[in-house]
Amino acid sequence: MRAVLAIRAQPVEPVRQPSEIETLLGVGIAQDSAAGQTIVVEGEPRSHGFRVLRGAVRLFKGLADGRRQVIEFLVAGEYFGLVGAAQYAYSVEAIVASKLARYPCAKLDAAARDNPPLAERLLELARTDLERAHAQMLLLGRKSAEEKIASFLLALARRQADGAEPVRVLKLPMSRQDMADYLGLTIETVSRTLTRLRQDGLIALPSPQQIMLQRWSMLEALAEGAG
Amino acid sequence: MRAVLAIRAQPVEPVRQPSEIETLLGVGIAQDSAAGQTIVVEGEPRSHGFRVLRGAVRLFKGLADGRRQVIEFLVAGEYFGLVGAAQYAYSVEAIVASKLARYPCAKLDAAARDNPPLAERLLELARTDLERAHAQMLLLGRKSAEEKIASFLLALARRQADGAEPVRVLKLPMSRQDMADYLGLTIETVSRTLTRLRQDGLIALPSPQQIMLQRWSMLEALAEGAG
DNA sequence: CGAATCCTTGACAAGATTCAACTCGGGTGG
DNA sequence: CCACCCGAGTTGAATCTTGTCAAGGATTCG
Repeated sequence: MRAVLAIRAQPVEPVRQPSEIETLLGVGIAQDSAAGQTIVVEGEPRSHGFRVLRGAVRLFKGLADGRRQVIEFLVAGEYFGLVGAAQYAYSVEAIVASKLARYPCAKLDAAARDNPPLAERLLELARTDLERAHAQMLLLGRKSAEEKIASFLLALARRQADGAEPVRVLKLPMSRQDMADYLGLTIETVSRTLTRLRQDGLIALPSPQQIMLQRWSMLEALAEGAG
Repeated sequence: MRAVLAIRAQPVEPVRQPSEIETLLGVGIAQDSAAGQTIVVEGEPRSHGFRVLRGAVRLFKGLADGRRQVIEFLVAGEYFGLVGAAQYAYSVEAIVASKLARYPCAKLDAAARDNPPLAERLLELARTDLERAHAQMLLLGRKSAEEKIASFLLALARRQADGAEPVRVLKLPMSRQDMADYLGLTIETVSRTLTRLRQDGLIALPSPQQIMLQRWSMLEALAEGAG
């Protein structure tokens, strides 16, 4: 099992509205990253926290021989590295051309100390990250390939919905390799499983980066292990 | 793959020294739990945060058909449920007879608001939980059975060391089933893998609940994927 | 003792990986 | 302009790790 770098040129998404944290932190330092570009490296001193303004990034951890586990995908409006140890616990790369805002740690730490609402908001962010991580642990440790893919597609749809009605047609910013590294599978298994789901009529694949969810409830049953 | 309940009677460990959080929170409400007893249930309203005073507990999430993923094992001195959503995101059971301290959520939330040092400490706890979860995601998604077991044993040894020299003889409070559910394996694979590591001289198994780590550096190499 | 539970071991099956070939689409350069 | 190339994705066949099913050994506890 070898994991490789994936680079992709893709249309970018609109910048989202400012969040509570952004108003608390200020705008930060803008930074543009090309597709595939490294933003932070696991193990290096943690100098900044980040917000994704446009595009998408992947957080991942690596093993000595190149295997990698994608920890999370982040899209416009989401944060990473705001809280953490002295070193980054994961690497971050842009999936597509992206725009980021950067906040120096010193400033962050000071702001969190002086500004209880910010500290509270940071704790809330950490909490949702933690809950996502726990759900992903269940996926990685106990779900079959089919269940993993179904769970992933539903989670993506719900997240893109962002409160509103979940979308039916997903746009995937990430490559098959990224998906595989996120789900603890190989690229071939991802591909085969998508094909099987298509044959069974649960999804349609207008193009490799587009997925239509056609049988929502069956996907849900699969994802929760009732398949 | 079916996961079952594991109950175990075992000697308990000494109560640890009070932590910073305990002084900030007060002593809480004491609660005793017998081995195997349920302490909180995934999905139920989150009424309390907890500290383990004595014994050991397992946090886990379940799938509809009974498969389970152990999220974390906690021993004396550690906390769970201090921060979280309105419902518990996981179930908690005592592994051995245990003593807990309980803090009502309302009290917790109020204290965190009024008491910045406590809020800071909670954030720090969430951060270490998050980093452990990320490391476990790498393990679950990308490591072989042998690598998983090696990683687990080393992590346990380092944690029991608690700053000091890592211990050479581990005492396992949890069953093989718990280990399997933590590592995303079956009980048979755990057993077989331990046997193989013993045959290779990396560990010794004086009894099923005791493991001697005999070749630390080889275990480390295995755990990091350089095997 | 005997029953129950946990752990270990064996034989076999299955799901996922590996290795390899092939398709598709986009970009490049002759 | 079009042939070519390259990377991403898909598909196939063989292999392998891990899971499943089954049986036997060990330990504990009544």
